[in-house]
Amino acid sequence: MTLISAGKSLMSAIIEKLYSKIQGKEYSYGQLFEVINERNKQMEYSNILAASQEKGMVNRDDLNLDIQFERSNIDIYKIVRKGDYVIHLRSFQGGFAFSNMTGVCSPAYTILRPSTLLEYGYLSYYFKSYRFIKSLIIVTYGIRDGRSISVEEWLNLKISIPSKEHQLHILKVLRSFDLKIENEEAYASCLSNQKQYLLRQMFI
DNA sequence: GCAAAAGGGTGTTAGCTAGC
DNA sequence: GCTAGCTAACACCCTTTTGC
Repeated sequence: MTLISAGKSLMSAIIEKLYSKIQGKEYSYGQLFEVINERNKQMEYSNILAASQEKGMVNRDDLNLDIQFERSNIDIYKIVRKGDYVIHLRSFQGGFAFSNMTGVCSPAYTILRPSTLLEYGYLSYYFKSYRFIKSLIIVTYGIRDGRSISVEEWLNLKISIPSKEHQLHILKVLRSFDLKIENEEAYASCLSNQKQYLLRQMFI
C-alpha cells in the first residue's frame, strides 16, 4: 500500500468518524438546500463543467474526454454557482459533486444551493463518503445506467447539523488532510517524471 | 502477447407529460 | 401549439479482464 492510498483510506475513516459523531440540530435536506433550475439563456457562461467522481465539479476540458455535443445548445445548460452541490448521473455510485467554480453543466444534472445554515463546502466531504452513498440506496431506483435518485424523497431525509464553529473545525481538519494527500500526489508525480527522465538518459 | 469483450465514467438526446 | 422539465435509452471513449 502506498503512502497516498494509505492517506486516502485514513481520510475516509476520519470522514466516517467525524460525521457519525455529530450532535446538532436535525434538519431535513429540504430545509438545507434549494433545488435551482437556472438556465444559461443569456449565454452568460461558456465554461462547461463536468461532474467527476474524484474531484467534484471540474472544467470538462480538463477531463481528457472527447464528448460530442452542440456548443450552440449551451443556452439550455444549467448554471452552477460556486458553492453549489450537484446531483449527477453517477451520484448513486460517487455521491454528490461540490462546485468550487461557476459555470454551466448538462441539463440532466440537479443543482442544489445550500442555505445559510451551512458553511461553504461543509458537506462536500460527507457527500462523497461511503456512509452517505449507502444512505442514498433508499431513494435510488432503476438498474445500472438507468438508475437515478429521487430528489424529492432525498429532500425529506434528515441530517444533524452542528454549529457553524463546529462545521468550520471539521472542515479545517479535513482540508489539512486533503492538502497533505495532494502534496504527496504532486511529489509522487515529480519522482515519476524524474525516473522516466533518468531511464531515457541511460539509453542515449 | 494480443484481440475481443466487459465494465466504468461522463455525457447527450428523444420522447413523454404538464402547464400556459 | 409551444416550452420546460424529467427520464430512459443510448453514445463515446478509456481501462480492465478474459480467453486463446
